[in-house]
Amino acid sequence: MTVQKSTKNKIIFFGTSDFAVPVLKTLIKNQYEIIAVVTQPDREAGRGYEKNTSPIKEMALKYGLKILQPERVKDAEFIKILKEMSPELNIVCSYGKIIPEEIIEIPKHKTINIHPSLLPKYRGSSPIQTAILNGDKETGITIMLMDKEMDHGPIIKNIKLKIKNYETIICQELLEYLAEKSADLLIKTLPDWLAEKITPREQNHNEASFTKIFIKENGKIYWNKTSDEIDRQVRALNPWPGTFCFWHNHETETTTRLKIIKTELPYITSSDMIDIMPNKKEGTVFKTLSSLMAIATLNDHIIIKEIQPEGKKIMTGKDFLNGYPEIIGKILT
RNA sequence: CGCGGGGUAGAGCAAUUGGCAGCUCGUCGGGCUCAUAACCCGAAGGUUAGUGGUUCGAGUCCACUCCCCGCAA
Repeated sequence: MTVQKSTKNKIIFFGTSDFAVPVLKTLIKNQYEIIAVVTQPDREAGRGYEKNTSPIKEMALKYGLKILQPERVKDAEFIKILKEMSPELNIVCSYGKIIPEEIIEIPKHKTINIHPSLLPKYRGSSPIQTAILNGDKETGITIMLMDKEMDHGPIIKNIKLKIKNYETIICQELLEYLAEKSADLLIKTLPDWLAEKITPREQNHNEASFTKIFIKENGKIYWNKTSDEIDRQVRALNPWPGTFCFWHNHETETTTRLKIIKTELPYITSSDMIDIMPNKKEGTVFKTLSSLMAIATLNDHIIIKEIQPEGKKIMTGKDFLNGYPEIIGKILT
């Protein structure tokens, strides 16, 4: 076995989120020399405003890699540091910030980016969620040469992937799958790229589409949508930004926020035993014959597999109904 | 010191002014049934997160500690 380890492959890795972890890990295992890891600064976040470190930073710490956390990527001092390290290649993977052209051009082999979609489709920050939200049966991974526009550069290598179980897959599963495949594709592509055997080809910009940044409000469930739409919303938007609705209890005059963690379509659950009572108003909570929690939707109903009332832990819909039987027959908003 | 909810049987929840710790589900045993996630009968299962305090008496009131979670960011 010949191991390609040399100082010629000095790489700076830009990454922040979970998606980038398998990619960085594979680079390390394949003996690439990571001379620095650039990740977003620790943020005061969460309960009590404790400092949070990114998954990539944790990994860099574990492997003793040099860590850079610039507040501003365009900062002249930061760019100077990068130049002094004289990298041969920058790899960007869910870093979360726009990288200025000046940095892109530093390494001899430029800066490449891994994007979990078949570019030019689904440019932007949420290609994975969007694929699930749209019920796509296939997606892909693109490795591209970065330019100054978002996910716009020429394609180095891409791969089309079927989404198995596209009717039930959740965001986390698709993310993990694409992350593993991204790592594979990168490792296969990197030697050729570094040997300059690949000529990037321009994207067809006419076919470009863009994904939006999801905000909390996108997680609000409207029960006057179809079961299928709601199910896709729940599968796509958990854990972030999460999907939720409200239960207004008229007796106690309280409103409880309910996070809907996991749903299932009736036909998946094998609905022949299900209590199908027609004309239930959208949002009505009821119990199926097999004691599952269900909520009426525009066209039918949806099974609530997991739910989390505010201040409580995640529980099954069945447990929820055991503890809060008074909610049966009420309408959620 | 950002705001807030919570810890009671294996799970989810109750418990009035402090007064025998209950409900639904699950588990185990039995019955009914062609059959069942349905129904009937019965049983097991608790140091009420911990420490100290008030009291004739504390799940409940007071103080402190530990743990879990929602919002916001």
